[in-house]
Amino acid sequence: MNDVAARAGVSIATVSRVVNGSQNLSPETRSRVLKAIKELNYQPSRVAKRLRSRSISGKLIGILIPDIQNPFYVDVLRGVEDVAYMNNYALIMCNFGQDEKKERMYLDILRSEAVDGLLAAPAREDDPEVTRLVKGGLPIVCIDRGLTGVDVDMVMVNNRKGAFLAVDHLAKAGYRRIAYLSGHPVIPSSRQREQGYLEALEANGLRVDHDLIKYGDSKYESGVLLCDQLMGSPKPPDALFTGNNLITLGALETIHRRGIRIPSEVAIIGFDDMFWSNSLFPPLSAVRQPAVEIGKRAAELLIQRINDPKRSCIQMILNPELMIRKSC
Amino acid sequence: MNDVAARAGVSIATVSRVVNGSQNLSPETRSRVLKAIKELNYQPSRVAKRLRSRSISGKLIGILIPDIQNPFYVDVLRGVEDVAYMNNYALIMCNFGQDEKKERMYLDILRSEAVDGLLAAPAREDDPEVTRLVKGGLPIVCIDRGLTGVDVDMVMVNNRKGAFLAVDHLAKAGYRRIAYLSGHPVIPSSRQREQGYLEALEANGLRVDHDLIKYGDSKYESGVLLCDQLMGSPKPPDALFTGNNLITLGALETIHRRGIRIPSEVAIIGFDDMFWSNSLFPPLSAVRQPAVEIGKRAAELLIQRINDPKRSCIQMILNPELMIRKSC
DNA sequence: TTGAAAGCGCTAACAT
DNA sequence: ATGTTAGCGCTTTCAA
Repeated sequence: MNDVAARAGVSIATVSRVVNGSQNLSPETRSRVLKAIKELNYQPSRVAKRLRSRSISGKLIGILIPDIQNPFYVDVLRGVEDVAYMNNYALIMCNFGQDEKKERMYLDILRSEAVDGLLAAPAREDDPEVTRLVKGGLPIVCIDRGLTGVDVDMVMVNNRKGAFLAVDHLAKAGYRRIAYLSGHPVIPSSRQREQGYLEALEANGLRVDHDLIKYGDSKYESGVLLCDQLMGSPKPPDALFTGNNLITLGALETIHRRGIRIPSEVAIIGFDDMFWSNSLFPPLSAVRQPAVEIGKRAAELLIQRINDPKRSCIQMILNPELMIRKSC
Repeated sequence: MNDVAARAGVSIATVSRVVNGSQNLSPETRSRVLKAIKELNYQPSRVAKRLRSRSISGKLIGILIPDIQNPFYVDVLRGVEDVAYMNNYALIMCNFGQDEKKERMYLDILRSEAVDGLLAAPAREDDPEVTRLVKGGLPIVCIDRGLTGVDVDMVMVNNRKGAFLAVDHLAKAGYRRIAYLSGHPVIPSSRQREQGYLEALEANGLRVDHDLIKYGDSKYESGVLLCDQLMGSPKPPDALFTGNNLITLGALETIHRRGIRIPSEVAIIGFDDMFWSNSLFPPLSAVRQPAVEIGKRAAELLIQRINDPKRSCIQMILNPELMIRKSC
């Protein structure tokens, strides 16, 4: 910056003004500075900028992801990355794998890096760490899960409705013993999806069989295991509603290993679609969350909030969409 | 920091010493400072630290990824994230989607953020931007692809060998018309895999049929398309060797849509394994790259280099592994 | 319209 | 063993 100033024959303050597009500048000075910047290939330091003033945006945001292994979150990430990039924000990625200790460490790092804001899918709805940050005034928008007790921007899909749609479809198609392979029950969306499942059963006059509801930890292996228990039981289900991407995939492994036919022997519909659902056999029916859009919206909301911290909170509930293919 | 110093009745320099674990400190002072730190919930600013001295590590690295949509890279990312976290590094994620303009912008941002080092899978082997950074002394390790003309740390899999293994297996199993669905030919690994494919053909006395080699852009759609061309041709192949994850998935979509049976009507083996290969039907045979390990090794190498910039470069070639399941 | 100068939070000589 | 101080590269009053 000093070099640029020297070369253009101005002070560093003027260089700063040019870089930040201040109005009160003679066009002549501006172009001289611009020229010097080009010649010296000068690139302002975001670090110094960030240090200097918390008031102005340092163009850095963090994203706290529960499990990067889950294709849903990589889609969200794609959406976020897209608008972050469009707005010249850099992105610090924190994958905490449902580990609260790791989450806490990442939160410390983020604070220490003085991020302008944070996109988060908190471990639990009453997550004390994230809540504290919200209260502390850090711009945050929650993805896929809310936060009780504080007002916060939020974007998620209508989980209850999505589950209802799926299970209702199953019921209408004639399936009677519909199982729910749930993700970890502390995760709000797991419970909301169970809610929708129950409502759809009820709406179709189906009795709830608690042996058909299985709880896991939202991971691939739990899908493998839960499905195995279900299909190995004396009275196996005739249809499966799987609680997320990973569970679906795990269940599919078990189904193929056992040589069970889809949908004639067991139907399956998953929560979360994947761009390669057609590569599965048979092509998988699923409740599609607009994951990329969720990411984009969340990032937009966050950037808005960074620029206007006073704006009142908004909750964005996106609609899920039923993608019926061949598995049910 | 001032507050901590005041509370502990010492200077900020002493606080700094405590934080950074300097030796010359009376245990008593140290514990007093530690106490104050705890009480005030003080967290040092990485930003200030990074600004202050480029010499000491600011604990921040960047990763430049060609396509986060590709499961291979998310595995690499997992590996990287894992060791970054273990070493208390934050990670800036840059997904450039094979777009050189975007790559350049991200590189600028990374420079501007004063990252300590960079993990990169450059767009091309002769990538001028990355090359310039290497020459400029920024610690860099290349993933999955090298860089011509400069000495640089590198970790990748033996692509030629992996392809050879796969195609050799196909040939030995009796397949005669083996097609190669290539990724983008500017990507070095695409060419190396083609090399291995050709060698395996030759080793098994199979003639090369150039109609069986198709070039795409490494994306899902190209898999769909290329496979469609192949299977719709008058003399379709009896086996497919697909150049990456995404192409495999795309090809699978076409195969299922056309109602073609695997492996009786066409066999398929993919480059890149996925953790859910067993969820496909039939379970997919594949050349497994140890993607998570690639990420870990690369991150380790990078951190080493950050701590010792003089260390001579090392190229790490990991071995691929044939995972034979049911698709060939 | 421009410049001078005071920091942002930290580290690293250099003193003591 | 500890304190003082000069910056790192920038923004932002306050003056001119």
